[in-house]
Amino acid sequence: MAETFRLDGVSPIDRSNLTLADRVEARLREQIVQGERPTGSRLNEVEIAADLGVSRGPVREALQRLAHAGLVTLESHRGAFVRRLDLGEVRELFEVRIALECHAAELAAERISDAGLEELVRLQEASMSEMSQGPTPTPFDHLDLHTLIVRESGNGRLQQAVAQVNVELRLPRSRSGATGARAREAVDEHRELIAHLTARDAEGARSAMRRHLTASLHNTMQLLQVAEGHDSEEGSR
Amino acid sequence: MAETFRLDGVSPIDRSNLTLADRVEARLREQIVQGERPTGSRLNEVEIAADLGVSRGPVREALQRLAHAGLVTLESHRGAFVRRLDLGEVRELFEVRIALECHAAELAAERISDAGLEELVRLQEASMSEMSQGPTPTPFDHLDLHTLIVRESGNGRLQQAVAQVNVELRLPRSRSGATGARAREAVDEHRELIAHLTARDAEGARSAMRRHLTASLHNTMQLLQVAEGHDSEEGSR
DNA sequence: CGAAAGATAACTGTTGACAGTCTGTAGTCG
DNA sequence: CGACTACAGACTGTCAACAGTTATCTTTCG
Repeated sequence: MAETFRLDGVSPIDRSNLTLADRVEARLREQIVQGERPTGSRLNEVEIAADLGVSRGPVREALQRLAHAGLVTLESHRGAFVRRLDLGEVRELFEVRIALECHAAELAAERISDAGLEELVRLQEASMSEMSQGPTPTPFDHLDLHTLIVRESGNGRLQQAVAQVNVELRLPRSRSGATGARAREAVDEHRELIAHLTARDAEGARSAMRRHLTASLHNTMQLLQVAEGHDSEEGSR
Repeated sequence: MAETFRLDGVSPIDRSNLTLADRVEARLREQIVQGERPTGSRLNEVEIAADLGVSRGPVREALQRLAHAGLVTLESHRGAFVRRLDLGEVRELFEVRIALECHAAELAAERISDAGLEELVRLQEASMSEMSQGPTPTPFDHLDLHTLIVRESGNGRLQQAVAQVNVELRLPRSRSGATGARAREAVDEHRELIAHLTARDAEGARSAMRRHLTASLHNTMQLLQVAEGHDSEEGSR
């Protein structure tokens, strides 16, 4: 996700080193996340190639990358499909997220900078004022706090792993309206988490994150269970 | 609901479904892990294609997959290279491994089957007898115990994530002779871990795994530090 | 003699065509 | 009338050639 930053003085600004495959990947990724390409739908290579005015080569490459990103499933000699996660897979993914973010919280408690702590508090206040004064259609702030904590773990690889898991989880979550009602509880849980981080209490931060994400998991599973019920009524397939 | 039942005796095991890209990937993966392809060396598409008697298409696909597996780095318009990990990256990867396996231990304590527990004990005894009676050139048993625990977490996705991290970590570890001296301590740590799992004590299993892997991390870092010293003497690149 | 500039070679990115596989449909036989 | 078979269409897997970029070597100038 994050572009590798090169400091070799060769190229001050990387020209459009973007390959065609890069652009096709970006476009498809956008279409999938936005819901433009429905879950489970087929991704026809020739159609996509014609659509974007390129040949099938770059399209195949893009599909391959999206498959590794977890947004697409590839079936040999059959084609590519927008990935559909069932409840069990969502749970498994969420548990991986818990594993990663709990450890990130632990590391962050030991390594977070003072600037990081300030930013954390600022985010907290922002979300609280938003909460009291109006509608909160922003699961983004929620994610940003988590993103910040993971970043302050000081482990780029961990950050990358979390990002990948979240890309996969974003898919079913965006379908089901996501949070909203739980936001109020989440703010409390965030407050506790921040307190432990400020105190640089690794074990406390871990368990706070654990409680927070476990609650979030249960909430998500409930929402999805309802959504899945609707799906089967509409009779997909 | 009334799906037509297909009994066409196609084939119980359709394994010629292997595409050329699959085979190229497997071959390259083997060469890289075995050290046949030195760390940092270039992977020339045309050379590989000619070598295996295929065209560049499947080779590109294989390289792409290996890049996502972390064994290869791709540089735009420059080529593919066998990945070289520095100490910092190894540490980061290992921390991810810790995050994943600690959570796996926690889950396994809650979910492990009786058969799993028996197998665990069997592994433990096997490694103890090996230890007392001769040389122990087998870090494989060591890994197998971890593999078993992760499997008993009941989370396929977690299992997959651990496997991927270990593929990446195997690379620098195989270079440095790996464990050996630490095997004795490891056995003790394993015993403690198994005790917690048997007692179905999730928190205990987690912290035991945490201690075990942290010790392993420090050991690995020390070994690599020595190995890296040798490398720079030989002056590669 | 060393360094910048230009030409040349090697390699990756991309393309369009060909071949093999799978899916769905029409036809045939019991 | 139902099930098996043969066929046709569509699509993916693979290939060989072309185009653009990067690296290397030679040449030339200070």
